[in-house]
Amino acid sequence: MELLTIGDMAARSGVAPSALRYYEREGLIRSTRTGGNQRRYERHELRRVAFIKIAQQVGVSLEEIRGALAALPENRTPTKADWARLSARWRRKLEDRIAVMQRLRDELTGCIGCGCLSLQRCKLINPQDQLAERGEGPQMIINPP
Amino acid sequence: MELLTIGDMAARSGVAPSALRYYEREGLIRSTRTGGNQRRYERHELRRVAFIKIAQQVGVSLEEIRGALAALPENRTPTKADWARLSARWRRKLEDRIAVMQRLRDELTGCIGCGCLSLQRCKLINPQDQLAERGEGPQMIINPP
DNA sequence: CTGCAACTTGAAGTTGACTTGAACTCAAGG
DNA sequence: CCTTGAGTTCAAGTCAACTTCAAGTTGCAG
Repeated sequence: MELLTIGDMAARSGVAPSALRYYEREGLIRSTRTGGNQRRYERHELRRVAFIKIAQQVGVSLEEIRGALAALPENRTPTKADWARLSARWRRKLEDRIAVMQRLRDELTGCIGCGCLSLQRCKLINPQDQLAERGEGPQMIINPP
Repeated sequence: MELLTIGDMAARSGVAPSALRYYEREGLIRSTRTGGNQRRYERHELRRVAFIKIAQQVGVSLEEIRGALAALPENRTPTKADWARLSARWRRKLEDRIAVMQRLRDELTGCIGCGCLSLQRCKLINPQDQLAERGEGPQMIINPP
């Protein structure tokens, strides 16, 4: 089997055909067509789909994912090095997100002691002790200093 | 200021009035009404909103959040102990999610070496080395053994 | 008492990420 | 050659989580 049908892709990736068509419309994956206008996928498109799934688990939008995938070469099959570069960048994002959640956990642990979760007093929500009028949500957790 | 108007709540929580009304419709927060049918919030409703915001950052749906908040007493102002119980449960959720992402990161780190991200071979995607026909996505990362 | 910002409701619109349906065509085994 | 499961398109539907709009009401400062 040289090229994969959309059904093959769906079976192997666990992503529905309709979603694969959607990804293609959105420019996240690509396919060639048979004489009869059916999609055929190169095997390496499975890696793109894999990457999309991983990124989505981390809570990244398709738009951002498209941006990341744009770093891959258009005209040739991506090499290991291409993927490695992408993965490294991705790893950093993941670690940032992990750090955010760890901070969240640590603050929440502190708040179990005080039982507060107060928007005014609790570091978790208003870490800089801003006035209520200034604070617009838990800035420190989203954008740490 | 005894009770808060919806505008006060919005200013202090960073959540738009329309969202607060929405939360109320969805049963996540509650308010009393003035003679003229305007909402008035008890101060402790701010904590509920705080909790909602935190939970959303972790990627939890309002439906699930409503479930969690349902553990708080209906008929009285929640005590520190009430909130502490909720926070403790929440902390566990958070830690689970952190663990998922750490696993994701570690696997991805491994995959930088091999540059694969292959749906068939890579542990990240198909950790049990299931046949392509059986695997429906990265089960091990979502539901670890 | 007046004026005006802040509030009310219900309905409809928005965005992201898809899914579903209708109507049709293709590919491949018997 | 014929059937049938798999594929095609385009339009419309769905779901969550809101926002926006229109049309009307309230609360408080002056």
